[in-house]
Amino acid sequence: MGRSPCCEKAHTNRGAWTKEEDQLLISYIRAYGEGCWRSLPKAAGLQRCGKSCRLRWINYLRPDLKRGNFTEEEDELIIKLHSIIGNKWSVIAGQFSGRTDNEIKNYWNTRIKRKLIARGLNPKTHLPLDGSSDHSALSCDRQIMPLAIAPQSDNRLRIICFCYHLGFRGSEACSCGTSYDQYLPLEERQQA
DNA sequence: AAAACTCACAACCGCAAATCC
DNA sequence: CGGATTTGCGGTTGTGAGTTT
Repeated sequence: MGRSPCCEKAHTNRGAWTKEEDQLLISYIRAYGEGCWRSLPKAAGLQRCGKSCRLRWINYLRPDLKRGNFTEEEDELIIKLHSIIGNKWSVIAGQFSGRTDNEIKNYWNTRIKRKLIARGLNPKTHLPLDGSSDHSALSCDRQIMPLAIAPQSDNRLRIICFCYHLGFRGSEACSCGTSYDQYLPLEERQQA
């Protein structure tokens, strides 16, 4: 039997979105919010599949998108996060306000990969291309790890070690020394 | 000037996880 | 509880714009 297709392809538009389609999608979501993507196209009067609408909204039409060039700091953070968690684009994107997973993935594939190669690093493993590897680099990087996740009601930031949180290292202890669910007063974090 | 090539990025596809019934 | 459906993710492709030859 198998899965049913996500939409009736014969009756849906494909390819680049028109301004009219964008406007229909924006108007609908402004009025009713992001609901069921499956039924949204019909309700909004769009000849698109729900998947396509979701992608268009999340990656292009959302009002909180930043767009524009990545800064050097953003570049370095992407590289560091990727070295720890790999191609988890949605997780990486979660650390940037106004950036999407698709945007970061594209940016990685078109720019950062080359940047790492130019530095003599393998973009997949982040190890030197010449084969010499520094195995002492197994700990997560204290400069960015632990990461602040959210301000707490008592004016503290909840911080975690990504290595533990994402199960990246399995049962192996990370040597960064950050215990899971560690808290730090906000003022102290800002000074750090 | 135009053909060939490269780059950037929007969009699609297939799959797996999550949710629903 | 299990199958069906929906959502979200990562890999990949298509294509227009810009650059080089």
